[in-house]
Amino acid sequence: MSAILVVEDDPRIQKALHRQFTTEGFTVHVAGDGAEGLAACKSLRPAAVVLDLMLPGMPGRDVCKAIKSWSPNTPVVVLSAVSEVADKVLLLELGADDYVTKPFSPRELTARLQAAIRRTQRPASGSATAVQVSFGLVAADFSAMEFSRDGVPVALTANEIKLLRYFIEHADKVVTREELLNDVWGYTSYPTTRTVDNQVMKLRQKLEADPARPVHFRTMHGIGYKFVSGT
Amino acid sequence: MSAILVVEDDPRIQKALHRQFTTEGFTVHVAGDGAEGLAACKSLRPAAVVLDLMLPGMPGRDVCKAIKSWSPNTPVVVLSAVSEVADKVLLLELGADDYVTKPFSPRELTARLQAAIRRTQRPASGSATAVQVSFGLVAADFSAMEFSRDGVPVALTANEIKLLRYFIEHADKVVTREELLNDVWGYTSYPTTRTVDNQVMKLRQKLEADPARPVHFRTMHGIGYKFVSGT
DNA sequence: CGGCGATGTAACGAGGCTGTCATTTGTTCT
DNA sequence: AGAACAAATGACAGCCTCGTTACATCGCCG
Repeated sequence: MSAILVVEDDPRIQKALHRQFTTEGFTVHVAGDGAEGLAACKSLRPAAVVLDLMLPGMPGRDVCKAIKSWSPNTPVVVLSAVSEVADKVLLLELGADDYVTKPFSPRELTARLQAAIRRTQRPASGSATAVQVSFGLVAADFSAMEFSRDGVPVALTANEIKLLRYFIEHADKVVTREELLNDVWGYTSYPTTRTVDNQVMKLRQKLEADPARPVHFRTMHGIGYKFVSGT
Repeated sequence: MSAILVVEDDPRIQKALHRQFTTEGFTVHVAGDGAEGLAACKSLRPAAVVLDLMLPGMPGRDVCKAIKSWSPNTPVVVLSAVSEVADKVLLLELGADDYVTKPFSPRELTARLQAAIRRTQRPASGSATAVQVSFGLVAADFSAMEFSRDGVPVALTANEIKLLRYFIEHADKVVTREELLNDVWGYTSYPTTRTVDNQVMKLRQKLEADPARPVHFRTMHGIGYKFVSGT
């Protein structure tokens, strides 16, 4: 099972996180400060790192940079107080994969951690989303964020792109609206299932040859949706 | 159906949560204080607990700890005012699975609750059904929700799929109509046993080579049905 | 062999689910 | 601050599904 490295100085949080992740099935290692964390990261090769920004000695941001420079593929989730992340850009500069502000729910931290692990493990396991995909008359380039149907350029919004990517990553498998809400919309916003229908409709109208008779974005009545790339 | 225990002293919130969860299909029990909540938790064995941190008498945090020490697998979602969880440590020490700050949206609470239930129940109940199954001329793929008989694709409805899955999970064993109604249809709806006959007939017509002479979905006269995968 | 209960089958209607549009809300850019 | 776009919500119609009912058939038992 995956190993998690927790870099945190507060013993109470250490204990709490240890219990939390252990019950989730992870192997947990704890480091009390930045130097110890770096050493543990190099020796343990954890599947992910949970890093508190407030650490004695070395600043958490330097720890994060060091980890990322040494093994860029190890996902790092940062714990921080609200005031510390007034600027989200800072975190991106650090190279952190995600961050959670206090107070946070255990579920949210675990979810973001697992999402981060999933993201970084995907390219390794080979099921990586190709940068360029084509199905039917549609050509998609997730690098340039350019999409076209039958050669005609189509503009997609951010949500539509995320939804399309999720569909492509789960091609030929049925996904429920709840799964879409959790994985595409995220666990912090809770729209209605109607919203999902609307976004799917938008994708159909923009990408399907005949939006009224969808070929790629199929409805599974009473279950959810399924994306099929077709021939 | 799942039962939810609400530990909350404010009658207005009691009423609101009761209505909210009832419409979501849960059975709701309400406790007014911590002691009552603990007792109800032990006797009712709810699928999840919604716990207010501000309670008369016993502090909510102690109630949470008690619940978690008594049955660690019961998910607990904490309701709290913002100021009460200024320190993230408290929440983690409590062992709560998630938290929602007041004022909260009913949808968000429900979503987090269901997520918590799903997460704790998944490993327990075990998705023992293989993703792909074949028997006789039939091939079933429960991931893509695609089914075929003799190579010809067959469209199954949501209920038919659930029924088929239940049959496969209980292969070579006799199941009564009452068992099917309880496990496939659930405790919230009370159809006639003839409904079961109809759905079984649908499965036979769609999957059996000769629906009039069923091989896989056999009738056990006066008892129920039995699914045999055949050779 | 005949009666009776249980089961197979088909048709109908209510209810739920989904597609779609219109409106409101939120966000970003100027 | 205002405009423009995206996203979310609500409303409504159409369709599909499921549950019920009625009738035909089958199987058990005397």
